[in-house]
Amino acid sequence: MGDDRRSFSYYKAIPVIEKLPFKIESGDQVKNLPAIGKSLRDHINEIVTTGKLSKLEHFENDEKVRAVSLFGEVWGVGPATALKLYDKGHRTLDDLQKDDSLTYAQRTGLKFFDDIRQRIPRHEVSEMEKLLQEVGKDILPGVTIVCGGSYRRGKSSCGDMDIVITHDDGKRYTSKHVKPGFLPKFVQRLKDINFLREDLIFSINSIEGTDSGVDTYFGLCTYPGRELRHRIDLKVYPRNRYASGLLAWTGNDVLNRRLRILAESKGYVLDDTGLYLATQSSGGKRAGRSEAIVNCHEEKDVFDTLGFPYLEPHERNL
DNA sequence: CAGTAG
DNA sequence: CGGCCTTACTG
DNA sequence: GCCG
Repeated sequence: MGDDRRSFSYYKAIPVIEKLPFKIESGDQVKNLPAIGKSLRDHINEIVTTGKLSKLEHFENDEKVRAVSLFGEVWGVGPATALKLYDKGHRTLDDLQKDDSLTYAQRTGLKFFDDIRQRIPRHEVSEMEKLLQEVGKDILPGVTIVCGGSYRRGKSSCGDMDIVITHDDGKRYTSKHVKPGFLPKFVQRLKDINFLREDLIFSINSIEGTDSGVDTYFGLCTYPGRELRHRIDLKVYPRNRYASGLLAWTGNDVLNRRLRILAESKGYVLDDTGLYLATQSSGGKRAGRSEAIVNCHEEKDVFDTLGFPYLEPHERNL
């Protein structure tokens, strides 16, 4: 437990196995597959021959594993905190509610645990996106508001909403050059109409900020007329960083990682704030980034610069 | 600083 | 053996 | 955990 590197290896092996056109009858059949090494092959062999995995038996019946993984599903609670809560003697979500060591965000995540876990039908996301666009353009005409994430990738239901925002007038709506900033107004307006309900994280870098370029809001919202809470993220990018922001928040994770690794191999650094030319950092292991970001106005520019065939959003479900 | 999230 | 997306906030 |  608590070894996410290792669990990630299992995670990577899953789609590899799922995509096999045949049923595995022997460990030899997975011998040369990527992401599957000796250890996983041994496990597969055991499952094939005995029908089960002895190692797993303990896990499923282990109260600790069950409690800690449950706690870890609460927003804001990671492996370390989950383990601490268990060691305090907590076993159920009800136990956690009595614990006063939880942060406000964690308490909120706990309070709406069942709500947040509900998936949102695509057409409802679509309506909420429209609502956000209406409210947004009322504050700032010409603002661009797009719902990314699995919604943009065409999924029929979404776990949350990733809203990516920019404005195309040459100014930098997330930098110190803007007095009040768009996001605080937007959030306030959305609270006024009872769309945004609880805050999780609200970070404004814009006032005198580090000019990191991105204002972010994480919180809970409701579909108009309902009380069911959904997770929503709002991110505001300057126009020159919008393409990389939209790309990153559309995902999926596998594509993001693939693009970032590709970027590095070609002498770039890619993240949600832009595509940069890597600099030769003298001391550090990792390549630094140049100030100059490669000019990517649209997502396609990022793909093109990296020499990666362009994928439409619905093709990014890797 | 560790922990957590995206 | 060491790397395995990076960056920024909360407490 | 897998990979080089």
